[in-house]
Amino acid sequence: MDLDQLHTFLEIVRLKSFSKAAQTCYRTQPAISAQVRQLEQDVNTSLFERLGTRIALTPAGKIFAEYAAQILDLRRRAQDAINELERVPRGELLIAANEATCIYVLPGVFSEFKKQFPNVQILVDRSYGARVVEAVADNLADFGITQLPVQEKRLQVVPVHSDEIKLLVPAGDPLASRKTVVCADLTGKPLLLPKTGTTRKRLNAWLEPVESQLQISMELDSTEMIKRFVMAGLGYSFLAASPCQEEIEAGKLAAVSLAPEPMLRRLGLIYRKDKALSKAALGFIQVILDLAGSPESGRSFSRPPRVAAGS
Amino acid sequence: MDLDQLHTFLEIVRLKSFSKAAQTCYRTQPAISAQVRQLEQDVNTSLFERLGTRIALTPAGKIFAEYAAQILDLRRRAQDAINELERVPRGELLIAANEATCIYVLPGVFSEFKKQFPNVQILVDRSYGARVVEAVADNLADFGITQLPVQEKRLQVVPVHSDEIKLLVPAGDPLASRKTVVCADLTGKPLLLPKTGTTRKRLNAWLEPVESQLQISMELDSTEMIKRFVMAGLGYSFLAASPCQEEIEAGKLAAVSLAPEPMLRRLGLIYRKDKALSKAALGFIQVILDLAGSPESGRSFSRPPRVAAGS
DNA sequence: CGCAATGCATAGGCATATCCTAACGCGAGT
DNA sequence: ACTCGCGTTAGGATATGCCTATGCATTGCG
Repeated sequence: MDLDQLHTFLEIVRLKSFSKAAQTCYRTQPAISAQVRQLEQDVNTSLFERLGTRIALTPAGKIFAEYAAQILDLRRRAQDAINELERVPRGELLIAANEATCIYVLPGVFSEFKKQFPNVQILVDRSYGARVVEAVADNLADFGITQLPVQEKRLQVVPVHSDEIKLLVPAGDPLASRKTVVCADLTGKPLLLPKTGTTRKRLNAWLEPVESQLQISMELDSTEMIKRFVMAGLGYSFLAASPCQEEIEAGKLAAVSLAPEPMLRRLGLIYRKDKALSKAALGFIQVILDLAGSPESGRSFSRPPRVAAGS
Repeated sequence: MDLDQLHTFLEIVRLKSFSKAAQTCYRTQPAISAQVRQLEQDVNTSLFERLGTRIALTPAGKIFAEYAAQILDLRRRAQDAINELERVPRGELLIAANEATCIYVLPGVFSEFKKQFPNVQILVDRSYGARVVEAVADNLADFGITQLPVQEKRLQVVPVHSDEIKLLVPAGDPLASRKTVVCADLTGKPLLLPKTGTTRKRLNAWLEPVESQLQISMELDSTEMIKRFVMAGLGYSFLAASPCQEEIEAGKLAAVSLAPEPMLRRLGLIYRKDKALSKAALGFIQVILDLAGSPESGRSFSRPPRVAAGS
């Protein structure tokens, strides 16, 4: 059964004539007859009474006309809803991100995004770096925000944020006044290191020269815990600068750049190259890029996202 | 847009796979791809994201799936309603009939019919003999009940009722005791005749031999008025016997057969030969035939109605 | 009362659509 | 790296749908 047949049927009902309906349907009259015949076969009932020159609806035809009108109305509303989706995005956007991003990056992004797209619901999948990439690659999440580099070739990567991982020392510590520290400065000192993840690997590499002389007193998972432990004087740690901005300005913590090379931490927005980006998705990318340039967030990248072309 | 495409679409959504849907839709998998492509063209939006081996609904696809399900549901319910129409008739039946039939025949028929078909609404078009035939011929009414004979060749005629037109005289009148009367008996007597109609024509023919000596004191339209006028002693009239049964038995009126031939009045149910008879319509015919055989209604015809074959 | 006009049905021819088989490309699992 | 699963593309056979022309019945008018 074709919706076109239903439209023809209703035109016949409206105009009470096959041949008049033929005109409004831009068909010839035999075509209309054929459509009706087909429709009557589909419902296995005659819908019209052919009374010589005149026609009239059968009881079944009357009933069917009501349903046909409803069906066509639904189809119109479906199209309207889809068109509206282009104009005023709606639906959900599932973002996968690690904890630090969730706490220090996403809130600002979300509040701005909600202003522009009040009808789009944002869902956050808070997990760890590796799982973020996996979730996006498996299309379990629409976007991910994770530490670069990401080597998945199916994923589009948009750098959005960059800050520096520094040594975190309690306020008033001797190291607090230093411009930079090298790994040798930390031998024998109690260290609080993240348990896993990219940052831990990079720290391991940086500390490698003095590895045997290190005193790793704790391995922690939570950014927030690390900050508090350092403030409590339990040891030294390493963290991205921006999440600690507040405490540093308040004089509770100090952050010292690592030497010989500052250890930069680059965050990227990732999504599948083959994903069709909705208006809402494009808006999300834009909002992230705009906010990545805000002063508190360190250096930002302004390269615009490239919507992936086919294949 | 074809409903089959919608069904395919929903099967894909349900099974999350083109090839699995191909099996449940009894098609090959390329055919499914083609249907989806067509559907996507129709709504001018991609409905699925093709992610290598996996597929997922786009936001537009999610929305469209809801509408598609509703549309298919409506189509199912439309079919159910039509099927139900066969089992439990519903709708309207428009009956055209003259006044006498309306008052003395239809009430009994309707009450019986309503018992069998409570969901069928009966509408009555009360008019005159000629207009009854016309209304049925023009399909303005589904059925007509009128005096036979009817000469319209497009109409199917089913005799349902027969009674005798008799002379109506006040109770106590000298003529009341007669077995029969001839036209000569009425010369000079005040007559109340129906204004128009078949009966009037037949009476004119019967009275023709003594036409010049007649005293037609009134011409009336209403059966009920005629009865009351005769009871009031205003004159003589002629009426079918059955509507007066009550008054005759109560001794308020007397009815005398006409001579030399009793004047029979045959009522028939008429309907267009090319009309498709619904279950309700067939039921109506049956009820009329059954009740026509009831004792109060005089002789009945038991010939079953023949559903007209095509042309 | 007959003749032209109207309106739906039917038949034949043609264009387009739809489906199937076969082969390709891509990602995933081993 | 190789193979399997899955959706896509390509090409040919079949169906479906539309149009022109014609037929048949009813209607309206002269």
